[in-house]
Amino acid sequence: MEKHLKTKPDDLTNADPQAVAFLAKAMGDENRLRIIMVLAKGKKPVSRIVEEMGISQPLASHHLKELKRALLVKVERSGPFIYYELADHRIVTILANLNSLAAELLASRKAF
Amino acid sequence: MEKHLKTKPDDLTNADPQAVAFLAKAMGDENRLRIIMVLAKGKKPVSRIVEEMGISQPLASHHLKELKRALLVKVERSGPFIYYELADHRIVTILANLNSLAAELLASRKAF
DNA sequence: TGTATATATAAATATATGTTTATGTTTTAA
DNA sequence: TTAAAACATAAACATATATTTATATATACA
Repeated sequence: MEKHLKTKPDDLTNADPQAVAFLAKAMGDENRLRIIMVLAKGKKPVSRIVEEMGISQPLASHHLKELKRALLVKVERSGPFIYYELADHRIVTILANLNSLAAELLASRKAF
Repeated sequence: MEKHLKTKPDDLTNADPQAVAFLAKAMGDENRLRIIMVLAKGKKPVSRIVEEMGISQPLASHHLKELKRALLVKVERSGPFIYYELADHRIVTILANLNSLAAELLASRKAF
């Protein structure tokens, strides 16, 4: 049987650092992360994201554009509203794991 | 029984966006990611990281400092060598998952 | 003690990124 | 067809970050 390139659950050997860095960078902003947290609860129009987060509408639009560029969200128009939703539920799983890790790393030391 | 704050494997509701963003940002650079990939294979001195990656020594030092600031690596001196190693193996697991996700997101579209 | 090796730090620079303010575009409905 | 609502875009600015080049520090060893 031929060797293939499927990466094992725990192996980084054949990872694509450029692709991973691109995704990580997109998640590496507090406002974008909060948008993801809001969208983790379901598809929403920009106005509701703005409302729930308490940021300006252009700032929300800017970060939504970044998230879209990173393929992390899907966009859909319905009348005057533009709905955003997470592109994949694994985004939530991965970030939940990252949150656990952060909590434990922080527990060891005092602060970042 | 009292409610506690332990976050479920898949829930982002009580995540700390600042902490998560801080970790994600630390992983959101291609060179730092490549350092992590190198360290995933074991503890190594700076000179070996430099050698395996083909980057300058000051650049490696700079990024190692960032990784240390993010608590992602542990540092240990032995003679003239300074060894770096990953602070937690879950870093590898999380990044492997992120890599799988990136691969699938990219498979759907053409490019980032 | 002096020299070479391993690594860190500093200075300088370029580029990228986040935020605000102002304005444009699309849709709906009167 | 005009006005209002929802959203995007652009301009301007400030700040952060990556990289290179030069230099400092620390350890080992002759």
